[in-house]
Amino acid sequence: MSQTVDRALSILPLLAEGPADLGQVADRLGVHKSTALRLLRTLHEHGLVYRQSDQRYRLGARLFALAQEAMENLDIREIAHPHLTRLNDACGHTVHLAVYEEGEVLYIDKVDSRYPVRMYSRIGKPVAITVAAVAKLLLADLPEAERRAVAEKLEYPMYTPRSTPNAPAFLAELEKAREQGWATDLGGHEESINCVAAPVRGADGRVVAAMSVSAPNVVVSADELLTLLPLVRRTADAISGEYSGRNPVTNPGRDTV
Amino acid sequence: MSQTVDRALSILPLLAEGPADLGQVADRLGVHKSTALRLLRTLHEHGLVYRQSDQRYRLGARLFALAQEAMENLDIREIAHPHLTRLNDACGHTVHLAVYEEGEVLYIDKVDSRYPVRMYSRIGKPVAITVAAVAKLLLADLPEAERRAVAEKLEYPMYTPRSTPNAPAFLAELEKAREQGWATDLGGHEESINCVAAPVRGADGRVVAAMSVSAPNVVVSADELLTLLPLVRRTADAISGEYSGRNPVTNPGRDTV
DNA sequence: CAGCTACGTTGCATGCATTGCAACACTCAT
DNA sequence: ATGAGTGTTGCAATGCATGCAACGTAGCTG
Repeated sequence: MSQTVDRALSILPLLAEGPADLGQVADRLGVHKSTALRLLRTLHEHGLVYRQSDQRYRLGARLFALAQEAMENLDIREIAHPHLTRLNDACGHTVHLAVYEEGEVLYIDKVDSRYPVRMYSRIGKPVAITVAAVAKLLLADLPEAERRAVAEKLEYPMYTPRSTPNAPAFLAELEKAREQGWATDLGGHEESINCVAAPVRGADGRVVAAMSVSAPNVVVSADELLTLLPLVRRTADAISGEYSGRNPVTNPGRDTV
Repeated sequence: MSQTVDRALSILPLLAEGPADLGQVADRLGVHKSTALRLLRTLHEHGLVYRQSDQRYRLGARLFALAQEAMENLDIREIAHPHLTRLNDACGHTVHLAVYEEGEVLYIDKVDSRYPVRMYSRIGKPVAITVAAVAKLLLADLPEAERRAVAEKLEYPMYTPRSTPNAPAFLAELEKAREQGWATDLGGHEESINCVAAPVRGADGRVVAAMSVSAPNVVVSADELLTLLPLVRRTADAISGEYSGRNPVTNPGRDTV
């Protein structure tokens, strides 16, 4: 691995904590100021860091543009999107699509509820991994060893009394999700919000993404939400089919986007 | 500037276009495969690139997390947010907050409309810079030279017949925005959507952000939307006051390193 | 105002870290 | 099997990143 690049990249998470001046960056990197300066300059040229008016550095706009572009190029996202909107049309609730990647789960698409309710989730935002229904499905599919390793390393914040409290409980949740092929989050993240989720699988049967429908208690009860499960699973299966190329776009020229 | 870092960072926009394998990356960088490999490995260790199952590389999840974190640490965003939600409570329409940074304008906050309407905008997504009301305000405040330079370099896509067609027209728009201290977008981006925007200023009077209210014709006419202008300006001024204020709300637990 | 400190910046010599090469390991078609 | 296409590793040479020291500047403080 490259030392120079390694140092340069270490600056990014450092700046993510908040703006910092040259001295602070140099100190935390353990290098001479002049070295830090040149690294920062290079990052700046690529738009990854920005120098604000008080001369301190913070992360730059290009970072957002990159993340945005990358997300829109995910093929699973492209394939899934029309299915998600169709599901939203059918039930009216918020629909999410999420993927797992090296210890993190993040939303890569979202279709907003037609009801006037706000949900605190955002595309690109890391998911509350210990409680979210989609996270359970994604982690449940990992090989035993990795699954346990991840579960051990996680923290288990008690967002609500119904949040998953610790690693054993979480692993049990995963086991259940794996057996039944779907998962729920009943008020584990936000007291009044329930979710039901289903996995999207690739050609080899491995879970490549997960999707969920979320709705607050005030609109539908948890039981009512569960009646949507068959529909959610059908949608997920349709995406799986298309993604794994088995059902190459069955609707002739109807839903090209 | 550092050659190694420069090369490594050049990989990111390259991968933003889509996944690529080692050979492609090496070619486009103009370096030996082994060199590209080591750069990619370093990027991988930092989570910026991800190696998908077919061994090709694409941008990694950490990028999203970084962008997200950076956005949430913008102090202007933190200060503005409660004002934005209050404005949304008052009028019910979609509220945006945007900043300018080295040639790009991007949304850094959004409060969704209470009406069942979907708008195609997303936090972190670059703004349609030639037509958006917030973009006009942000660019209008640049020094003459830079303003013209930027205007010349832009492309002017005709999203609708009312889109800004070219640089001179755009510069005229900016001039107008600067004089009147507010701006509009009347169907310039999407046929049926109108926006009205006002600037947020720092202590030195320079524009640091801009906010807007957007609503589709089907809900309120352009004229009706304009009646909200005083409210929008008052909100923007309130944010300006707090942002440039001598006693900004004390940040708990923030110590200088 | 002088003098101080703290910070960002630049030129330069040293030597380490990066580079390209060539050989190896592997997968997949033919 | 055999070959062409990948990704990967050890190694030697030197290009390049590094730390140093000196300079420039801004902001305090006496």
